[in-house]
Amino acid sequence: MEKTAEKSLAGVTLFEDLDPQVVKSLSEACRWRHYRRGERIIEQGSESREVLFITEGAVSIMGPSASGREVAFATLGQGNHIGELAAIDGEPRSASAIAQCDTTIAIMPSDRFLRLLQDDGRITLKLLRSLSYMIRSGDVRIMELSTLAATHRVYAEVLRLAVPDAAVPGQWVVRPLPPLREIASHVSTTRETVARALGGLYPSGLLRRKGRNLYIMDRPAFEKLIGGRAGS
Amino acid sequence: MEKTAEKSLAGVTLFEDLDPQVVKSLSEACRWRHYRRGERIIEQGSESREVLFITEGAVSIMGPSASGREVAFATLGQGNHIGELAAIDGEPRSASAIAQCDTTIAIMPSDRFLRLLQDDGRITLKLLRSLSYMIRSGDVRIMELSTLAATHRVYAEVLRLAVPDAAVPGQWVVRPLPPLREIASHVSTTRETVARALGGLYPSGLLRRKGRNLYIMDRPAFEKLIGGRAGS
DNA sequence: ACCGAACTGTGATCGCCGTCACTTCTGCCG
DNA sequence: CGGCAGAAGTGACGGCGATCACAGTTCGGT
Repeated sequence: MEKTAEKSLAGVTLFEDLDPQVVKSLSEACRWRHYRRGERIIEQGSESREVLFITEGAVSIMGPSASGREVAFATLGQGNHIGELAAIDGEPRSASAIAQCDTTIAIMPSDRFLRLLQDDGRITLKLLRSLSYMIRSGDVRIMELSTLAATHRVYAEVLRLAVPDAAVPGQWVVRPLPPLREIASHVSTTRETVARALGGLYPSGLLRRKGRNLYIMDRPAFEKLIGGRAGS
Repeated sequence: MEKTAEKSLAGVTLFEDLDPQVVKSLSEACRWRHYRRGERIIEQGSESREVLFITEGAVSIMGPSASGREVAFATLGQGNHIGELAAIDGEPRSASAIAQCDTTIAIMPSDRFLRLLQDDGRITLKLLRSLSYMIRSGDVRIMELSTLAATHRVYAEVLRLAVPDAAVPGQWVVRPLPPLREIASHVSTTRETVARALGGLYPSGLLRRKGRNLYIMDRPAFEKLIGGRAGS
């Protein structure tokens, strides 16, 4: 009810090389909803089949949080889509989705989505690529869980979050560093272990913490810590 | 050189509702090869982009075995396809493939495969479903690695391998039980732990071993051991 | 029926890290 | 300014399971 403006799928990656007119009609075929931070968008196991598009905000994809331990599969931002799997194969939702901050979502009925796939091969190809990426990421994660110690998985995650520091070349930053419990849920360990893993590296000077920023002083040396893995 | 017969993609799931004539022409577009048990079919990281079809035998998909620990992602049998990811996204191969027994493979150039996707939406849909299944399986595995102890992961794997016993209703069998090292590589633990996990249940009578067969005497009770997970 | 190779069961050891329990610390809102 | 909630560091402890080592066993081949 607030702003009727900005109900557009223009920023969605899947649709980026579509005719603006078509995008507009797609936008109108969607139900639009706003979620507040922490709200549950999709419940694992539920029977809905819609495909969702994030036009603003961020969403965490979490495994069934039943019984304690939280497991995060991914964090998706603006332009991403959620819920393709259920639309494609008709199975219940494989995971839950939770708004990480205030978030605007477009909800498309699954039959509309499937028709779209039939009509436009470019979208289908993009979707195939997107699924491929998900599989590859999953495989990497399984490898890490199988072969890397918890501490090293934390290092790997930090490396993934880091971007080159604009100010000092050769230096990398994680800015802002997410809450440790969130990092923990991405590499399947505990908040305490993350704290100890990072804390253990401050003395050596490889890692430095300034407020909410984490600096990687020497990336190659840091990579070497993990254990041979180059950069797949 | 042995039998020129039987170079047909007829048994491949992806093509099952295609016109036999089309299947025949596809079969001829493939390079055919035979692999012996243990031979490496695809090397992780390599730059080939072909799509492979298993017409006979079985193949293990393994993570980069570098440095000791073997990680198995899946075991695929007759009618399955391998190598779609590289064909779709053009990235290097994400995993290695190893023949589990003597195996016949059809090798299709990636451009032929992609053309096929463009021309026939039914194949594309099947492929999408197949990728969905891979993602869901991967998610389950990540959940298990994150929340289940090694012993319980072994139980879960046994449950996955079991089929209802034709003779005794209510009883389930794993027949034949794969080598323990193979089970271990599917749930990311060691041969010894698998042996101890199973061995620990013989006294209780829940599990019984006869030669190469493993009997689950009481499935519901066995499921309860794992920890609440019903049957997703 | 043999022999070697691969597979299996078990014991002993030990380090990682999950769990519990506190103590700081950093905002944030009254 | 003061108190409260969520986040972050750290110590102590204990158990699971990886690792090493070896004995027993099954299987395939000739």
